[in-house]
Amino acid sequence: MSADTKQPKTRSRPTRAQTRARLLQAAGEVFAERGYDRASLDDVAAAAGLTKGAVYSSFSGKDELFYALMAERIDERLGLVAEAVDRQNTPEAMTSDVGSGLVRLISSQADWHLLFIEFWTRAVRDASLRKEFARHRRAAREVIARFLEQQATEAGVDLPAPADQLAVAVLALSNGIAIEQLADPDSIDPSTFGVILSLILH
Amino acid sequence: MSADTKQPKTRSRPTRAQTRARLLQAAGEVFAERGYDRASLDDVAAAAGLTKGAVYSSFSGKDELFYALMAERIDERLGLVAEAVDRQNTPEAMTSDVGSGLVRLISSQADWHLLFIEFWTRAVRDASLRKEFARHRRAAREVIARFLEQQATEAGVDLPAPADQLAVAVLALSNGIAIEQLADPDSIDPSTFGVILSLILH
DNA sequence: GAGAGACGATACTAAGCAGTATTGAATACC
DNA sequence: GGTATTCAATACTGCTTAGTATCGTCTCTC
Repeated sequence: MSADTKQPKTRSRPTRAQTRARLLQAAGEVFAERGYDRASLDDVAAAAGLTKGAVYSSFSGKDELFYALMAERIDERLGLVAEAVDRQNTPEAMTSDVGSGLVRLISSQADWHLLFIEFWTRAVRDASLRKEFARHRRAAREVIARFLEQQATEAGVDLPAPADQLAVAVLALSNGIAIEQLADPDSIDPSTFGVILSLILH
Repeated sequence: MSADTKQPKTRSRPTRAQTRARLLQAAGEVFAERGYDRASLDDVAAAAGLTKGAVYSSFSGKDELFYALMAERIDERLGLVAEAVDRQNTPEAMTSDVGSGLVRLISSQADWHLLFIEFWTRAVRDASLRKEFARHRRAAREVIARFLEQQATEAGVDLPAPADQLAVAVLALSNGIAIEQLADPDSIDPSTFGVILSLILH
């Protein structure tokens, strides 16, 4: 993946991958700001410093651009969670740390949640998209469920409910709190998520 | 409000209030099915058996129609919750009953959650709408928080966390579970909500 | 360095839709 | 009972925007 792509000394035109990446990033910003339906491809292209021609050269249309963006971001985030989980070895203090950490994550990544919810609304209304969405969700649940089981085993205690159910509750709480927080930042104390998590998990 | 509106023996035309109500109901269906941006006023009017002229005769435009719909539904729901809370006098079995009851409510009122989330996405992006939204949310939190406090006092126990925080968690969980459930019904066991609630509240 | 093909800019098309203007009919008022 | 007014249907306007067609230019291969 390194030596067989020849580089001319100086390129006056970006590579295909670069253009694609710029479009995806611009799409993330513009879709989050305006909402998918109200954002035009001209807007997205302009935000990337390009034109609609570039969009149709890299993607089959508006939908595919959005789906590609979401697929990328969802994978990224699942990776982040899996990583964080691997690193996490404090069995007790975990919950509140994770909780307040997530609260910070939520407010610093407001865009993500807007995009995610927008994607969800489309998935709910489109059977094949919903299937894809459910697949990702299942993967996320499993990462969390296994983590919980592992922590419980190490601590020598039983989980207060099936790991699956706890995992889905953690995900639900995360989205639910993001919703409240984005609507009214004052409604969520930074410790809330952690407090609730520790109630659920201990 | 009753005697001073004269009724002709037989009306060939519905009253203003009736057409308004039909439009609101149709808007609820069509917006939920297609999403706000993709639903046209012609669609809504047709679903009500009317035309766009009726819409503009009763509302100033598409936005006002949507906001009127949401204001109505939000009030309805707050009333329902307040009522349910007043009736509820079983201090222990409450949580699982309320939980599974809410799960049933969620799946039977999928439309409501789609509309609500759509309204939320608009509120997040519009300052004045967000303020309104936050006001409703605060009212809901207070109903729940007072209920929790009352239950705790009657049972002679302390709440495991400030009532405000517990209340916002209940709301968050409700939305979060609705999201998971609408995306993948299998992910949510009917008992999940109740189980988690009892973990949080005991 | 010449020909071929990839990329993306520009110009255009067609469709959808919010909102307006106008008209016809039902009801209220005198 | 006749006139004014309210209400909603119809017809129309203007604008936005996804998607397409075309054309110029950069880069890769030989």
